[in-house]
Amino acid sequence: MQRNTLQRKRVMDVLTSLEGEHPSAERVYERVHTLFPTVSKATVYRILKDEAAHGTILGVDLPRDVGRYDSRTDGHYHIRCRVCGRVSDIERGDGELSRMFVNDSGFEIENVQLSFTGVCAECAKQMKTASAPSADAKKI
Amino acid sequence: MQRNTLQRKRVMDVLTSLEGEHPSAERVYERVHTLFPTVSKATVYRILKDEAAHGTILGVDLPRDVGRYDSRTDGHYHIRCRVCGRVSDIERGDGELSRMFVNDSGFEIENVQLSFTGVCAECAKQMKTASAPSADAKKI
DNA sequence: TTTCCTGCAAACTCTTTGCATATGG
DNA sequence: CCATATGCAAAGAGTTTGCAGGAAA
Repeated sequence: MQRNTLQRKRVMDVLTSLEGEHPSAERVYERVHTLFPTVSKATVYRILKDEAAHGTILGVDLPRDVGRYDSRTDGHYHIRCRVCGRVSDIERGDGELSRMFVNDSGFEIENVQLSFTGVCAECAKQMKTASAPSADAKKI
Repeated sequence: MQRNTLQRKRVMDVLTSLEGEHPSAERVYERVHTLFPTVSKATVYRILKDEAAHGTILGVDLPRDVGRYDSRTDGHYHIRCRVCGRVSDIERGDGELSRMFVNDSGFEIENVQLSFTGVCAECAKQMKTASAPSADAKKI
């Protein structure tokens, strides 16, 4: 069983405080390290990976993007704006997709990742008014 | 306009010959390089990326996996076995998913990635008969 | 006490890039 | 010609790992 260390608590607390932001491990590390400078990057990576493996948090893997984590573990999907990089939630019932697609494939489904990429309403608007695109598609 | 080089033709030919395998850039490079040892890795990566950007081939991004490419460009999705690593096709009508999920999100959808991870029938069977799992989840 | 965790830095994987040279249109 | 593509090697991002010391149970 995993141990109840101070580092683990801090990482989990920061992840919870960032609910809805879908932070990368790097981003979680930044915040943890700002609050508690002794906590190392490797530890943050290890804890996040470990918790995701245990299902206590959700690992969010979007195409061509860094790994992200989400304190929400209920069934939902994600959408990312190519321009601003923000990741939003899409609500949907658990198991619905696997039932739709693969109920006769013989696979034992363990994980479903559905992600959309596009341009969000705000960025689309901004790209129309300003001539130059915001080009601010940073990893948050 | 992109130039009609020998390297480009070779890379595209190899990708076509590997249809259904969903090879990584590395895998394509291996084959190209075996057939034509002068072709460099950077060129293979560049050509594949370029063709995918032009939509002439499909870039396949599965969670926590290397980038893959597919000579099929019609609407379909993918499923990967966690054990053997093989990627299979799932057929589905174009645009169906975006219509289902995000028709009121305000997003302009540019890309949909849906992927399932699990254990394929063969591997599940093998894991039941043999006591030790095959542990052969190599990148093909 | 003993097993697991942490910090550090180095290693690793996959992919991209800078630059000099070569080549297609 | 000359803009674009190539080969090479080196850099880069993101993540993982080996190891020695430290802390939970």
